[in-house]
Amino acid sequence: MQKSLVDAPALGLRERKKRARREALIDATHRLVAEHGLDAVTVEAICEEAGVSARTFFNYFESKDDAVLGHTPWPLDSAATEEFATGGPTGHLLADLQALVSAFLSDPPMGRQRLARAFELAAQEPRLLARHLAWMEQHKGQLSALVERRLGENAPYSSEIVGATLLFLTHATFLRWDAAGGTGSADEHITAVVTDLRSILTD
Amino acid sequence: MQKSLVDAPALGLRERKKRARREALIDATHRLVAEHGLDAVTVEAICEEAGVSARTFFNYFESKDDAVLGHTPWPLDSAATEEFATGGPTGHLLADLQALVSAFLSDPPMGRQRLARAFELAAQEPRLLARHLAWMEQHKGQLSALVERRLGENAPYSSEIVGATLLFLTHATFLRWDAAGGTGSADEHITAVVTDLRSILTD
DNA sequence: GTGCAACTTTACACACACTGCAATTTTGCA
DNA sequence: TGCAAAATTGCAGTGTGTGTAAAGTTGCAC
Repeated sequence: MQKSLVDAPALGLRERKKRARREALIDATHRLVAEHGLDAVTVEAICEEAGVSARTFFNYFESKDDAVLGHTPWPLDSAATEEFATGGPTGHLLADLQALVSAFLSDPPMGRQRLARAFELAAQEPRLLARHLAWMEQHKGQLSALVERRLGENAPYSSEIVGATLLFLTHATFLRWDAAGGTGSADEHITAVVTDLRSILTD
Repeated sequence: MQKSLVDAPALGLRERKKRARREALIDATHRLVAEHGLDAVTVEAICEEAGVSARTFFNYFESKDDAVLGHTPWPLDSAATEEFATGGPTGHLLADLQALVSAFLSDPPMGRQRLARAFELAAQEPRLLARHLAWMEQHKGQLSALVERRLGENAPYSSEIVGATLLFLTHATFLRWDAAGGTGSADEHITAVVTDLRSILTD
């Protein structure tokens, strides 16, 4: 087998097995939580469903909640990220913030299918939404650094608040997308959110 | 003893003892966490410090983290809240949102001193910030309902997003206040946040 | 394919958070 | 003083999450 046929990453067996197991654990968690509710499902039950030892579960996820959300350490290294940091794609801050959020939401780290199920469950379990928010908050530092790179030293506003805004836009867009039953494009929703927000603030 | 002398709440002994114990628990938690870090402090240790049984601790707080943050079920029934819902104080949505946030931040449910210490600790322990965020998220529904009451049926934007914005403003103001070392008025900080945000969005 | 080094899974033991329950003590009030 | 409501407490139990060391897999060189 060739190392890299066309553009496939050509991951080794080890890496592929790891991903498969990770997804199997997420799927098992989704099945059980959808049926019985978050609190009624134990990690032990999930592991039985997935045919894995309980200790292994915690090699993949820090907590039960993380398994539902499929939270993975987020590298934040996509092409869109780089483009934003260097002033693209349009050079207009707001438009580029929108593009960044849209790019992230369109290319989730675990597939749309699983992401949709995760959000469906999160909508019913406040704790999960909170955990998701916390996860995003963890990355605020990275986002702020990104914004700082773009704006440079003489920024008109603090990179902190731009980073926080980025996070807020992502979250609000998520919520709107979910409220719409998971239909529509990310672009469409984020545009609507920005419009609303702007009109509230300039009212 | 008269029921209500002048304007004092005239709480019974029972209620006063309860508050004192609650504050004693918060203070004990702050002391220990400041010294040893959140994870190194057990509930048992906190209770020993406060001279209370471990079971009692959980009669006061849902979790260890809540004791640090002093989270109390938030009634959301202040005069400012009522005024906002009925269209006041200025009739201008944005200005009134600011007034509401400011009123909340100026009259914290546990005293500025303790609030400041709680935030100092939260800044060093990401988990606490996350929990705080989660707590705010829990109240988003109440806020949305409040906004709905004010805007009525023919609202120009969804009460959901106004509620989320309210939460975001509160959080961002908190952060800015903390970044300033806890100095300055709530009004001052929220105004700055709104100005930044507006300029980002209309850029 | 043999063998070795690196990585993964697993079992076991353990600390700790948190809950339900029933007994006990404290408080408010007549 | 006595009684009812409320608060505190001990205790037993469930479940999450971690450290550790042994056992099993995989990648790779020879």
